[in-house]
Amino acid sequence: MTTSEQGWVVGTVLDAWQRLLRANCVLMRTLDHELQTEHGMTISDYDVLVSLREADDHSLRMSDLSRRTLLTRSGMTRLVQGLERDGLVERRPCVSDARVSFAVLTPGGVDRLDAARRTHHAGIQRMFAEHFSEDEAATLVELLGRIPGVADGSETSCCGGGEL
Amino acid sequence: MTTSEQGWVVGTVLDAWQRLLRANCVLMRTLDHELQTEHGMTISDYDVLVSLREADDHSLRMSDLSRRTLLTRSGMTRLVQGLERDGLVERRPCVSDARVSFAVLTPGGVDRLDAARRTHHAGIQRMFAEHFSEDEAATLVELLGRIPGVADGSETSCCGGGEL
DNA sequence: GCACGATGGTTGCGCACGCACATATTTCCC
DNA sequence: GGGAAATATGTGCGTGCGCAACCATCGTGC
Repeated sequence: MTTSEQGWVVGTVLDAWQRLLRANCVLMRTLDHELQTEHGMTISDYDVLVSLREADDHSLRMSDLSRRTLLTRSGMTRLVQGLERDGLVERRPCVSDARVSFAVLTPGGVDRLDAARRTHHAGIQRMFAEHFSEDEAATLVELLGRIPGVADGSETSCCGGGEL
Repeated sequence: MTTSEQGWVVGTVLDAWQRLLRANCVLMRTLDHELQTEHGMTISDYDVLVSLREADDHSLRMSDLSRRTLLTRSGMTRLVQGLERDGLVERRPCVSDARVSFAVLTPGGVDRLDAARRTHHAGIQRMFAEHFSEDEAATLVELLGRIPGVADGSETSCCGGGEL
């Protein structure tokens, strides 16, 4: 029973929802703060750099970037402007489609990412990873994946997908 | 094995971390949007009103409010200013300690909360609750509770706790 | 070839909110 | 009792970011 007769979500499920919010809040705030003070970088910045690193040629279109991360297209425009100003990425036009614009990781960006990676992974380890076994992590992946728009990662689902 | 030899967090645990961020993002964005358009209220507003409703006399000190929710004290000041302007809460000084200030839910606030509750619980139901059994929700509660600062709810832990 | 919708990207605007600091009050301790 | 330290709250400031609107470009059907 996850809802009462009146249609309220009650009990354990509501607790789970609240813990999810709280977990995200404390994790984001802590890790973002670490990354900020030690590398002058936000989690969103980091996320974008990682996405680029994983991509072919360290290069992605703006839209694809926003789909892979938690930002809308407009947010991505401004975030990438910042990264470009700091020399971590470069912009490059697309030869086959004059609308699209690529963001591509610079060598300097790779270095900065590697440096940030150390502290950020230490943070994830301390705040998150070390509290779960492999099986428990798999359980989390499976359960969280049921939420609409979470598992169907790069598709038209949620955050960056449509600017709704 | 949750980390490689170099100390990177790898594999399933990293997936779990990313899904947690994504889940929170899509849930917050969707539900906040619903609450916003149908009741002109954000999730933070809602959260504060619920906290007050659960409290004795529908009344809490500002600090306690921020501890129970995901906001810092300064954020709470401004949020409550908004709720006061809309007539959902009243401010009341404390007779025994002139520093503290109570926020207390008005009858109108109760009504607005009840109305918002309907749509919000419908949203939680659709986006979250209906995808989990009672046991699965309990698993989520237990696992998420291991993250430092999540389970020790109202204590000096995370978000509202200290303004660090 | 051209109008029309779809798509990629950017910008104006506004808001929520954290941080650092300031202020008022209380508590503690000598 | 008086001054230091702790506590409760509020304020100035900056920033991140979503939304709506806009412009440029591409594809499609005629």
